[in-house]
Amino acid sequence: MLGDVAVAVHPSDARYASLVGKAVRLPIVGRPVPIIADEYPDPEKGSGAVKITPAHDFNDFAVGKRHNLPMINVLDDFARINDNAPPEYRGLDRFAARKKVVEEFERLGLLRGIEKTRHVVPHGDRSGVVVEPYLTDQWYVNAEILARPAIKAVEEGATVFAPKHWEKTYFEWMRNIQPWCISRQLWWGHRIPAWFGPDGRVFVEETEAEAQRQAEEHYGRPTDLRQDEDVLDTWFSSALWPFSTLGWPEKTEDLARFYPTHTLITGFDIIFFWVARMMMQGLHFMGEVPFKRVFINALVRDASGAKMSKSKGNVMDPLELVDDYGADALRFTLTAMSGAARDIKLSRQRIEGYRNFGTKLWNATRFCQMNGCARAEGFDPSSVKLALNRWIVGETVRTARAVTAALADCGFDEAANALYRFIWNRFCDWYVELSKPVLNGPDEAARAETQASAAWVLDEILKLLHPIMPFLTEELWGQTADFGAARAHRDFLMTAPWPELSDSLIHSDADAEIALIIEAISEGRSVRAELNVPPAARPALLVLDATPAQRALLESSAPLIGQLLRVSELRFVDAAPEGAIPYVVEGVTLALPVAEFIDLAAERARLAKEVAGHGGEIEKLSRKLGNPDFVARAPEEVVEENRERLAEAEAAKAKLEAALARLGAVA
RNA sequence: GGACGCGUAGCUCAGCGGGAGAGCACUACGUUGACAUCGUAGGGGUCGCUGGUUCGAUCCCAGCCGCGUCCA
Repeated sequence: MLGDVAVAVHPSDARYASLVGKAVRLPIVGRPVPIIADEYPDPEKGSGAVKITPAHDFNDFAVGKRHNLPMINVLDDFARINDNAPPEYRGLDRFAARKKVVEEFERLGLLRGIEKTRHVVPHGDRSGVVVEPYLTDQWYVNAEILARPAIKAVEEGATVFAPKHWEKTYFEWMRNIQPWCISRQLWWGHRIPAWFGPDGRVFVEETEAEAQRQAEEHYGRPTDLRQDEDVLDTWFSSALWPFSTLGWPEKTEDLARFYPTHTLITGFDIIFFWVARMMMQGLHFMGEVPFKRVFINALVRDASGAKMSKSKGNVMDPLELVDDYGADALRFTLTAMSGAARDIKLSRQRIEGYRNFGTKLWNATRFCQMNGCARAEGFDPSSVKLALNRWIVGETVRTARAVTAALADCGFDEAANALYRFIWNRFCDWYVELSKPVLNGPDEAARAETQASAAWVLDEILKLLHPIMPFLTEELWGQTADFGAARAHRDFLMTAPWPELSDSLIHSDADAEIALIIEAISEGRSVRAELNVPPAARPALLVLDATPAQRALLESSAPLIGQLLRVSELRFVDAAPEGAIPYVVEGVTLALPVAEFIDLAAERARLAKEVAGHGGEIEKLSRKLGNPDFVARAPEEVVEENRERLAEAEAAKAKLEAALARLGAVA
């Protein structure tokens, strides 16, 4: 009320049209104020006429600007009424003043009534106190001009965001940028480099000496200047970070060498505050982007998805987690969960799982040590002969490539997952298991090759995993330092060269051979489990139908399959005896003669289920291949792949149906 | 109000045009001298809904519903 300067009505409001242009007298203050027409008032609300206080309301300020109204500030820095108000109000706190205004209205007979309404008022986020907008002089940066090159730099790829979709957030803000208020009334910070002369004239210079010089020139004599007491917005100062830390404004060697920097790692919540400002200032002061890539990492939340905060008490203290699970487990968890999604829901269960992963690798290393898997002098991974070793060397190469590519691309989660799968599901589950018969077997050359291969793979694993689990890998590197031939790199693993392995180490024939062995064992186990064949039973494994190459492979892998599938021997036969349970993998028909152990009904159910499974796939594939449009328009290799799958499914189904029929006959 | 993002197994998430995946949880069984912080096997999903594009959609497009975050 005390700072009002106009009454506004909507231009279309017929009730007041005749009053526009006239003036009313402001009660208490006595000031005549104009009645103006503006789009801002809502004719539906209240009387449809609204008083305008440009100095204390954002909307009213805009109205005031449009109509060139005076802006009367009636508050001081402590939200007390100042000297612009009538004397009896001066010095009163805002709340007391409001009460007094109401009382005065009542006394004057102007109060029509008091209504309770709900409205939104801003509160200080620390004090909780209602914030009163009021007019002050502040320093602004014309951010729009600074934003232009910063937008262009990202559009043209001089700086890229990872994940890329954050560029949208950046553009959204930069293209709608507002003038940036850079002055703050705080104690700490860079002081604004503006000096005032006795007549209020301002001198903005880089240094006080320069300001003095300019003032002397202006006034014609040395003059006392007063520096503005405000400091720069924290983010204004922070935006200088990429180059001020390198010695700017001096032209230092560091600055020349390290600017522009490579990758900035930060959180999405400060893309606006920090990243955008660094871009603007970097381009302005240095003429080049401050960094070539911005990696935005996810925000850690609690297991239920809430942002961790001390006041909510849902903070998981990293030091406590480290105590419980180890730093590597926590680090691996955060890495594995740092995908393109914007937050990480951290749970103890997850960390526990990756702690177990570390333990697994520890035990696998122990296994290697116990089985003489020492590094061999001059070992060459391209020279290995056993399919098992050729296969694991190839898998190591593939993993190294995947991890290297993922890291280069900030795909840290992909790198972690690739390592997890390789180390646990390939190396531990299969390589170590398949190597046991060789390591305990009579063939000395095969054993030596396998020992050397395992040692080589383990060293590569330690190098690849080191960035994500530095402590565990460094420890294992140290523990195996003297085991066998000396390493080319004898120092800390941390300083070891990153693996660079040739694709020529990948052998698809070895891959296919090991795939057959793995499938034969897995499927065989499945048969045993589903039919409740006792674990101690050691039937033979019958091979009914295989190419000569498959036959040779199975023959040479007999000890290995025997141990892992717990069969007594491999026997190549032309026809399965009655009651033998068949299964088909990679086109090979195998059978387990376990009639004495099994429940015929269970076996029939198992076979029927398998047959139905194949039947479903056959139907789907036939329908697809029966569609002339598919055959005509889909890429040749896709059509071919579908044909092969159909043929395989049909063959497998026929074999299993035959077995089912035989079983029916037995019963 | 504007912008961005997310809805896939009980839970947490990956996949993002041609065969629905992982970890945890769950069920059963544990025998093999690395590992019970483990092993083997298994159950569990009209990939939010409705349309469109396509020979083909969990994947691309539009709309809707639900949820989240940032900015006003």
